[in-house]
Amino acid sequence: MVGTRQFDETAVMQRALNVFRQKGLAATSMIDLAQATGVHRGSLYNAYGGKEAIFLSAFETYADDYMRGIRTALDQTDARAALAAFVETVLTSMTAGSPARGCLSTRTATEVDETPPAVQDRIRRWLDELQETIEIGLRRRCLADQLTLPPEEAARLLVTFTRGLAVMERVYHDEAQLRDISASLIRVLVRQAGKD
Amino acid sequence: MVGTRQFDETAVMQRALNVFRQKGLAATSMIDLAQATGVHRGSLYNAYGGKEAIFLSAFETYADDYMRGIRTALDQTDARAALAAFVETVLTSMTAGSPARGCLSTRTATEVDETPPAVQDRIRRWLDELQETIEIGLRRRCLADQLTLPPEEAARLLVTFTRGLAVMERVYHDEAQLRDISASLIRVLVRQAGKD
DNA sequence: ACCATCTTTGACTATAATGTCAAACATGAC
DNA sequence: GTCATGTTTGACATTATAGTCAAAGATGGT
Repeated sequence: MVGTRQFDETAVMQRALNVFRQKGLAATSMIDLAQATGVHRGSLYNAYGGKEAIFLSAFETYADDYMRGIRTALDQTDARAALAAFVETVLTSMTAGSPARGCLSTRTATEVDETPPAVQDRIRRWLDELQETIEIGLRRRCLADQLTLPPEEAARLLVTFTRGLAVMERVYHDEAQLRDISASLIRVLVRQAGKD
Repeated sequence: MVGTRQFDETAVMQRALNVFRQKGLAATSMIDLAQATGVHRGSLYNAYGGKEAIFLSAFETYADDYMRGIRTALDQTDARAALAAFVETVLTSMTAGSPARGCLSTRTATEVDETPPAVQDRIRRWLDELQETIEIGLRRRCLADQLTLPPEEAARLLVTFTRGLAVMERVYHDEAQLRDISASLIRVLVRQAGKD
């Protein structure tokens, strides 16, 4: 290459991701991104084309990290522990940073009307993948036997529930509360020892 | 009164509410509201002061209707039926209209960063009230005995879960799917006849 | 019929963001 | 060292929205 890009693309994506997490896709302007990354607006247009492309690119990083965390958390033989670790991963992801970053996918999902179709699709595929990942984790015999719902239903319920957690986080900013609510769900999802 | 307002305030609020439900608070401009209501932008500024005040005013209508629906739904003696009616009310509220209007409070909640403090407070109080309403409904002995969780925990879980439903609605626009997920939750929340 | 009072209207200023572009600038390949 | 190539930069035209205001318009009370 002769005309070489002057900035670190990975660092730019990381910073862009932070902006998107805090402000959401719709409320983020190219000016915001330029300020946060230190890269001139014109350069960002030149390199990526626009906000949507930057978002989609940054989202890949986010999605990969998230899914890896989920897989690791669920990789246990005790259902209660696996679900607790799962919830912990989700909570950590959304309460990290100050102010807390919130959940990017949930934030973007509710903005769906101002969101370009490509982004809508990406979010949908991400949620599909999340459910699939959870379902695979729960389907292992050692876990499935301990659950009060079939793995597929449990996975779908957990996806929906964690989206709700993300909303509650935005409103109350109370991590302990989120943990309590999650504990309630886990309680009814795991078969009581000594019962049944 | 001498200088009389020329427009029907109730109708204006209703239309404004529809706009807010479809676009969200942040993405709605005074121009949008003027177009939707047929009232000149200047008149809206004169009458209400601005977008925030219009939102808060319109939200009261929304909140009242919503809470009334919830109370009615929960007023039954069979837990499964009460929860099913509750979920049905929530789902109907968010899937009505075409395109589906979504859930105003959830939408607004996730926009929290661009939202003025007064609106944040209102949303928080609304969620508090929602939980309280559900809890009161569930605490009646005839229902509480059938539940696998104490009324308070069940109420909190239902609030969070229904926020999650609102997110899922935005992404998939699949009412049947939402019903299925809800059925799963209800199953684990209601004590099985013949068990325990 | 008149007037005081509030409302309506259209125009105006200011701000913010978009997307584009030509000129200046680096730099790896030769 | 030169140069072709892609990058950076600042400027530009455009569009959208906010918020204000003075003049014109209604209307109920007297």
